[in-house]
Amino acid sequence: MENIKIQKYEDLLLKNGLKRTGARLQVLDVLSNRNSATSQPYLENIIGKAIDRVTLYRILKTFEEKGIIHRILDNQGTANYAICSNSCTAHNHHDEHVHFNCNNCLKVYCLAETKIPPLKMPAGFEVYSMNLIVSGICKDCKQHTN
Amino acid sequence: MENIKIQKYEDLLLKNGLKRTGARLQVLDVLSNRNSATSQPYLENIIGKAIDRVTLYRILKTFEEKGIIHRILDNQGTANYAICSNSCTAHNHHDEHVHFNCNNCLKVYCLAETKIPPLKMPAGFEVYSMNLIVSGICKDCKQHTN
DNA sequence: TTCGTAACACAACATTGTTGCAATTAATAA
DNA sequence: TTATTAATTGCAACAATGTTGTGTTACGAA
Ligand SMILES: [Mn+2]
Ligand SMILES: [Mn+2]
Ligand SMILES: [Zn+2]
Ligand SMILES: [Zn+2]
Repeated sequence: MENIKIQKYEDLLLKNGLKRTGARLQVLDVLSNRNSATSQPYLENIIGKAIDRVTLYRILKTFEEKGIIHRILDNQGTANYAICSNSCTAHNHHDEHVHFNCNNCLKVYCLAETKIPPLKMPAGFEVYSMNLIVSGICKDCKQHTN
Repeated sequence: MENIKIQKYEDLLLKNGLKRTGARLQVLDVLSNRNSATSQPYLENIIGKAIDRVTLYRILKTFEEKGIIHRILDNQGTANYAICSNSCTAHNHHDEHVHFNCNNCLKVYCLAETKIPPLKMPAGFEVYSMNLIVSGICKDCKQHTN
C-alpha cells in the first residue's frame, strides 16, 4: 500500500469517526484499486486469512452505514461493494446510478454517469429509492470472446 | 382448491410438459392466490410441512426455467416468486415490469403496467435484460399507519 | 401390466450472514 | 510516557438459504 493512498484512507476513517485499523485499511485498499464492485466472496478470499470473517462483515456494515461504500446485490443475490462518491454521508447515499451485471464474468460495474430515469408510479406507492440492475455482456468479455 | 383453478394449473403443467403432482399444484395455488409476490421463506412456512424443502426448491427452479413464474430478489436478497404473464415461455421471459419492495411489510409487488423506461448505456456494454426495484412504502402500509 | 423416466424424500453438505462474549488495541487524557 | 476506556477484533456457536447425491415412488406410455 502506498503512503499517499494510506493517507487518503486514514482521512476517510477519521472523517467518519472510525478508528484506524489494519483491517479497515486493507478493505479500503482492495475496494479502491478495482475497476468494478467487489463481491463479498472475493473479499473473503483475499483478506479472509488475515482478517476474521465476522470482522469483515462488520467492517462492511459499518462502512455502508457511514456512507463510505454502497452495496449492490447482483442477479444471483451476491453482495458486491463499491466505494461511494465522496458526496455520500451516513444518512444520505447518492449512488442512484445504474449498475451493470455481466452474465459472463459476473462482475458488477457502477455506471456512475448513468442515472436512473424518472418513472411514473401507480397511485398509492410512496417511493424512497430505486435500484436498476442491467444485465448483459461487459466490454471486456465482449472483446475476449471475439 | 377449487376445481376450476385446479383445471387451470393442470393445463399450465401439461402445456410445459410437466407431470401433474400434488406438490406442483400446491405451489401454483399459493402463488396464484396472492396479490403480491411470494417469498421463499413464506412458501416454506406454509407448505414446508407437506412438501420436502428440496422438492420446493426444485419445483421453483423448474417453473422459472419453463417461464411459469419469475423470481424477484428484494433489497435483502430474499427470493420472491410471482406467476408470469401468460406470454412468457421457457426461453423468453416478458416480465420486464417494475417491482416495488415495501420497506415496512417487505412485500414485493409486480407493477405489471409499469415498464422500465429506455436507457442509454455507455458504449461497450451489451444489454440483455433490466431489473428495476423501487423501494418505499406500499399502499396498504400507508393506510394502516395513518 | 410392465417398463422407463420424472419426481420425490431424506441425508449430508456449502455458503452467507448473525449474535454473544471475552480479549485486544487504538485514541485520548493524565 | 503511561494509564484509561471505549471501540474493535477474534472465536465459537448458530441460523437461513440453497445445492448435491442417492435410493424410492409413481406417472404415463407402450
Ligand atoms: Mn455503484
Ligand atoms: Mn413481476
Ligand atoms: Zn464480463
Ligand atoms: Zn407494505
